[in-house]
Amino acid sequence: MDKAFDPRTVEPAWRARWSDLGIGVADPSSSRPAFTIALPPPNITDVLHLGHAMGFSIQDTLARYHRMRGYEVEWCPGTDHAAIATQNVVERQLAAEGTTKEALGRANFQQRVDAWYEEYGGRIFEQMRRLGFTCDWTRLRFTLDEQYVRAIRTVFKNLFDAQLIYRGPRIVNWCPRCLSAISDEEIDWREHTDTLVHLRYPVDGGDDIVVATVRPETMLGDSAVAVSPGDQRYAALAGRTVTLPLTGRVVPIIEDAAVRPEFGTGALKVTPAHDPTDYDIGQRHGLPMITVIATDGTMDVPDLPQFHGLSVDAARVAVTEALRAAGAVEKEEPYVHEVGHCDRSGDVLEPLISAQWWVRMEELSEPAIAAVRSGETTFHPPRYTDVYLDWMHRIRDWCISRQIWLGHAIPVSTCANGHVFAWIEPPTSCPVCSDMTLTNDPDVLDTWFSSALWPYAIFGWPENTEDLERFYPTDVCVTARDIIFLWVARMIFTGLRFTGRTPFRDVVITSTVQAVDGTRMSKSKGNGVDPLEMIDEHGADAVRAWAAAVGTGGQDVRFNRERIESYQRFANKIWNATRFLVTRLDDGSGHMAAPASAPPLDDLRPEDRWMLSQVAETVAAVDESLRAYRFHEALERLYEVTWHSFCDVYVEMIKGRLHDDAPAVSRAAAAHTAIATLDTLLRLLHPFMPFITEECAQRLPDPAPTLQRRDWPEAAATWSDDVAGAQRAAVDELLQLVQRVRALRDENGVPRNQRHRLQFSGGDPAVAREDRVRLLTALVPVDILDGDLDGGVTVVAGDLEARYLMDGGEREQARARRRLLELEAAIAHLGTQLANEAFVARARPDVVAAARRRLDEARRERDALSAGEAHP
RNA sequence: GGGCGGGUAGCUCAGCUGGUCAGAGCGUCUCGCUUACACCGAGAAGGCCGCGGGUUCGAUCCCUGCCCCGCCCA
Repeated sequence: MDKAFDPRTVEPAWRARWSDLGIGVADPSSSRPAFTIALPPPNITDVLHLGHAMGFSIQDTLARYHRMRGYEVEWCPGTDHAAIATQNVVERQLAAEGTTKEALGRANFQQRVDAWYEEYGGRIFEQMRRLGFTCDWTRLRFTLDEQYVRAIRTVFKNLFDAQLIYRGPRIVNWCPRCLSAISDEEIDWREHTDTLVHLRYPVDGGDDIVVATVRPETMLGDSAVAVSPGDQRYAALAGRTVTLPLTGRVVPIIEDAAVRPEFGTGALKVTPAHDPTDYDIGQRHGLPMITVIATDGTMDVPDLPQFHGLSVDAARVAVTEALRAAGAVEKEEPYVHEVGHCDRSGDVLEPLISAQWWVRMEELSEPAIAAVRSGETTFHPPRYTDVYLDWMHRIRDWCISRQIWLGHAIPVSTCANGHVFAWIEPPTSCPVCSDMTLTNDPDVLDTWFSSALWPYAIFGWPENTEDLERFYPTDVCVTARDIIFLWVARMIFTGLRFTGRTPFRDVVITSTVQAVDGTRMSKSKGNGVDPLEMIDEHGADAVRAWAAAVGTGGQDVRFNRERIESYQRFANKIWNATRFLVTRLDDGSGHMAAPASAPPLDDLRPEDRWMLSQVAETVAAVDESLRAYRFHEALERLYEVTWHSFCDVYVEMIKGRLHDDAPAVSRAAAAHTAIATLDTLLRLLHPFMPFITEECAQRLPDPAPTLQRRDWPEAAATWSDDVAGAQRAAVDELLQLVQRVRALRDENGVPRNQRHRLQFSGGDPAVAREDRVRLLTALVPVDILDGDLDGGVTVVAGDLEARYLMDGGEREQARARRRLLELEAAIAHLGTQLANEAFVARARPDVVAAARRRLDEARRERDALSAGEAHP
């Protein structure tokens, strides 16, 4: 084995082997229980970013873990056609060529889109392979697949026929660049500094009323002025009318609870056709909807030619100027507020009235609320439950139509006789009157409408396929919190309606990765981090371990490379521990030779029991953490026990026993223990760091072709029996002594090559004196002297008392005095606590007992140290 | 405006059903190339656990008010 682990030489071979062995391919006919994850379909135009790397790493960790636990794992990958995003990138390409999609025509445009999919589709999957992901590539899905389209139409027709889908004019967020409606969830809110203009409107019959607005151009479409009910300032005006400047329109002054009396002047101009709040007010009061802005974002006011055709921005200036000239502008002040932008094109959205297709949500949301309330689907971390429920309770009808070219056509046609019907297969005649002159709806579906069916449509629904039967519902949905509404919620309610089951048992929300400066990573800011670069530089295992370490908890995390580096070092550590054991136990073929048979328990030395006891504990702890999706907890534990307990302590302790000329019984016991420990740790680590663990496991005796074919570890009962427990405690006591002696030595600058002498007495009886001597000398270079304690510096650990004999003697004494001060402080503190009757009476008995014990120990150590001082 | 999350060692974070809980990694300092590993080992320094009240025998952990930061919703 090379001196250092080199991911670049190791990773490709393992990727090939997993693929050759068909590790990711699920067999529906197997008798194993199923474990299913539907990969959140990445946008096909995308490349791998850190968020993907994190979420997908966690999914692969779950997949590998469950395979080892004996599940038939189906982790189904696929992509989303991302209609708006794809249309935008292709349109940008066309713009660069000096043309437009309109010039090209629909057919040619579609060709360009197909070419784009061909060229860039699946790029992200190639990148995913670099991380060693074991998705089931044989079941790769795409939302434009024929079968998938059928599922979408089936859902649409069902909802349409049940009158849960309807078409109607409502106010929507309109993108004047995309020329499409945009959902509430796709708005990018940005802070703007605008001008709040106060407008004075004359009230008929004398008086006037002042309204405040940041959008004065919309006053051309005002159809009322509203005040808060009971607002004393305006009580006398309510019910009267106002004559608007510029248009001369006469509109009423109404009262509506939506008006915030403390905002602006407390009087609100109402433009129902161009503001969502005003729209609601207009609905309540039966106000006319006066459209003054066209879908392209220009003013649509033919009666006022001076404004007609102006852009909204230009109109804002012109209208304000005209109002000023008319003496209607009371005052203007700067105003900071949030303005909605299209998150694809970046343009400012125009709320306007438009006929769209809607999904009626009330009936659908009820079971979706119940499913989460009852725990049928559980969020991790649990606080996202409330985020989901809040949104579900306040849910509004879902706008599912988009006025773009790309995507699934709305499967609705109208015949010459006006019959409107939904279909699954494109119709040739009207099902009502058999008329054959059909008009198809020109709109396409919101991409999220298709994603909402993902967990069951990928398995062939609405056909009752073997896969669907076997792998649905899925077990876990691992995703980012910003699509809880866009995606997770919608999968839940469609899943419940169309399959009768909630589509997943658990939802794991991953962290959001921020740039090093704590802001959002974005291409435009150039503060993004390329996961492939991280893989190249630190290895796929390091990137994956980083993802597991920071990815759960649902909290934001700042990217920091040091964290990835630490796992790169960890991989190297594992590599070298393996390398060491191979060189000492080589069977002649580069593998470790195992003892012919497992040694009898009595042959194991205290350090062996100490190590195995910790391994047993780790198996249980890792399992518990993983079941609760606490990946960071599992990984930290493995890191700690592997690096510190196994490498730093255990391997150091047994080096002498592994020599060729060491006693055979002892050597076999050490070899057995070291191999069992390494083998177990490698299997536990494998779901997190598959490459390094596979590579090292190949050096174990009689290796399997892949750890994916090994069982998940279980601890032997003997690893944690009473003897093991007692010996572990005794060895821990010894390690405490070692630590103190080392500190003494280093603080006094004792050279490594200068051996010192140590006397000791006492110590936990679970370990024999000869073992204690052996372990002490293995860990710290000292000669153990027999005989009574005499002279030197006193060191105490539990029942162990030692004298460290060294030259000099000044600083040692200083250290002992410092320790004495600490002890005195502890004794004083514990003494007061125990003297407090309230504490003794009310604290839990075990807490009081622990305090007594610590007081005893502190006193004993103090006494020993004080006595030791008398023997310089 | 409402809601959620966060403010713990120089940095990035863990810990929080209240009682060795004051921790890890990186960084810093001091030693050490002891034949697994310098992508290493040993040791050390460093923190009124955001601030003020309250509950309690006892609070980083619970309640409350306030101050910052991020996100979501309106």
